[in-house]
Amino acid sequence: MKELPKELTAPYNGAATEKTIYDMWEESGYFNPDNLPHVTKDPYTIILPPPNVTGTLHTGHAIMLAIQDTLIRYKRMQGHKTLWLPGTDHAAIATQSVVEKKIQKEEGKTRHDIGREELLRRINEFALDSQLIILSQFRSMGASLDWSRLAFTIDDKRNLAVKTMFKKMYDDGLIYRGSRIVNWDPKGQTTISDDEVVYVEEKTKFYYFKYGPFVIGTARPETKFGDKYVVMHPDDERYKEYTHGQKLTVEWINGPIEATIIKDESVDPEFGTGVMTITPWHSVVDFELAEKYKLDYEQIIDKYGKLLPIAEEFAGMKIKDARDKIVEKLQAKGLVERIEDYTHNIGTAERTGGIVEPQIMKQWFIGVNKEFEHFGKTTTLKKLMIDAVESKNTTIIPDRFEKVYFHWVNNLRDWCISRQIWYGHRIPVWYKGDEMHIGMESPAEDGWAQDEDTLDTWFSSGMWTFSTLGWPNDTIDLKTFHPTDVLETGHDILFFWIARMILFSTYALNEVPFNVAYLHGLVRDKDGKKMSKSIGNVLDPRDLSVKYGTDALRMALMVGNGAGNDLKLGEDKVKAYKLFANKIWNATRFVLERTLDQEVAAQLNEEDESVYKTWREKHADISKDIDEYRLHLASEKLYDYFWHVFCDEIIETRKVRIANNDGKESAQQLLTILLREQIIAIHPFMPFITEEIWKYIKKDSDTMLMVTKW
RNA sequence: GGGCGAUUAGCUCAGUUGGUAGAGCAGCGCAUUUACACUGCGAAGGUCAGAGGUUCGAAUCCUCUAUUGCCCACCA
Repeated sequence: MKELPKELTAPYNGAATEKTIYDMWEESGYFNPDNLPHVTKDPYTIILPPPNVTGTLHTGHAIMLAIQDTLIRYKRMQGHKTLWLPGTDHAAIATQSVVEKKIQKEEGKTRHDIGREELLRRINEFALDSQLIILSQFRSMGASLDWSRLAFTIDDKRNLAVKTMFKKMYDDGLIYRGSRIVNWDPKGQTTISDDEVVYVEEKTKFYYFKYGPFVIGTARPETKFGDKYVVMHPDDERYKEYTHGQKLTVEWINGPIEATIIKDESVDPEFGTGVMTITPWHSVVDFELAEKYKLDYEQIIDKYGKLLPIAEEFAGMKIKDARDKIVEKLQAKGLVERIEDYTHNIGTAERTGGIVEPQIMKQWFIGVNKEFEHFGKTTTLKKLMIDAVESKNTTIIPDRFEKVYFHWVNNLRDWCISRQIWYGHRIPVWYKGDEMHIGMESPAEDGWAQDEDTLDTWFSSGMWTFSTLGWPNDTIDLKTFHPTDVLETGHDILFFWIARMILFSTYALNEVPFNVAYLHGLVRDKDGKKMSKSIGNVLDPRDLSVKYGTDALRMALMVGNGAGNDLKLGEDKVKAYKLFANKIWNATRFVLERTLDQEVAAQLNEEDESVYKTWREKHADISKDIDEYRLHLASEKLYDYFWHVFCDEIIETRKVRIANNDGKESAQQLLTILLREQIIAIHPFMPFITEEIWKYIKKDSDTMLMVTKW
């Protein structure tokens, strides 16, 4: 008679076994789809959303890894040629500012003191070191990523892809350089895209000034120096005596100016006095009006947020300081009608917190409404983005986000892609006098200078599904694994990233980047608050995983976490799944103990056969849940069946039969099969403990659990 | 201003196509030479936010209201 393995008599200790098991998986080579034994089904691909190199593992990453690893392990066990490709993101502005701050603190120098080349060298060094930390943390979550294909958004291969894309889009007339209004961040000294602007509420004053016969309202007196257009609604009865294009002289801040009347429907007669003056250089709405009527533009505020010479006595002053002084002057001239309290939203830069100042600047743009020839059809990038989702070639889960997506795409304006920071893919354009060269490298002759700017970080991340697979080269990986199956990420980057990936992939490859975009909810603390360092309610997944085991943490993140809904996570929940791990361990020991004398596989009797059938039905149900991305249900059902059906009912009743020798062989066989099949089924969710148990229950002919047939 | 969610037991949430309301945690009672006190069994706890409608039948579908959260736009 066999004996119970010694290891099983001790309680399960996750922290002690996880590292050994992960090493065993990694050494097996099975993370790489090219090494998988018994591939019987189609390729299955997930490209990991690349974390910022500067980051450390947080609960958001932990959720993403848990969900994706579960899907990947499930498909791998089913016999798919399964690829999960890892990488990291250079996160241009974020990374550069981390390193700049470090240099400032340690050496008291700015980026201009040490120069472009040296700064980039230091950032690279920092990025490579930092990347190792987060990657090792990803391993500790049990992530079965193919490390042999590791990519970085700014390595040489990705740089080739970026340059190739830029040139291709330029040649198609989709990328252009132009003077347009952009979001300028005076603090970060760079442009940012519309999506990087976050609005915060500000309490301020709203001023009513006399402007000739009119009273105009403004919250920004400091921009008003050059205002020579006064706009009102064409149907506004109060101003019917004035006609479009009429000119009149008005007394203004620095003396009289000639004002022109513009009648336009965009003016809301209900707001303020129904009359406004416009500043096209520093307002998006005003800029659009100026474009429409071909008006003059004049810059009032410089890159540093200071007033220009047009402000005369106020020139050189900062906006904040100038505002009150300007109002004083107007007051002295008797031009202030009244001042009210006012609450409105102001745009700030997501990364630096600087107050965004719209400016007209010469920048590079991607034209989303420009028609071009695309695989034999005339289309626009916007249409491609709509079609991909409308045709269901890409499905967004949960589907309510599809509406949000359409709304966003329909209102999309040209995307400003140039950034005035140093860390990033440098724009592949060279200038010599009036000549311009777009290509992979500088022309051979002397005198060509490359564009100083870099590309928006989302330009390179937008190409992530195929740049990681070797594009623009015609690689086997690209043919095999693209379009990818699932893109799994938080719903907070639907626009930033998902939309851009659809844009680039449909444009360059004429295929969607992924068949399914699965959006998980964001993690909140047990009271529903956002986790943040300043509130001090952050749960560190690394602590939880050491304390309760990675399997427990993964289950806690999975159960009850339906697509698109935020997940509240408290430590108790993780603890509950540690108990589950313990339950699995004990049940295994017990089943092994009671089946030590089992020689051969016995036939199940009628009663046991029907119990087994219920399990098979449950199993099919769970498979369907996973196939349809209801991982929160699948995980809960596995938990419930194992604990409350298998342990509480089946084991309890069969142990009596085994003791009494009443249908003993059938009972033993039932326990053996159910344990085995459940360990297999639970593996994608709790990979460590199941792989460990597998060592003691597997047959001699079995391979390791991660490649055992589901 | 526009859009999208959420509201179910004390707490956290499930509830896949409409068919007698579920779990975990907490609390209560009972059991114990026990695979597991990191256990088991049991009881208790809910007019499924409110009102109206569709239906043989509604937590589920429709309309309105309330509370709450998020996203988008941004108005000088």
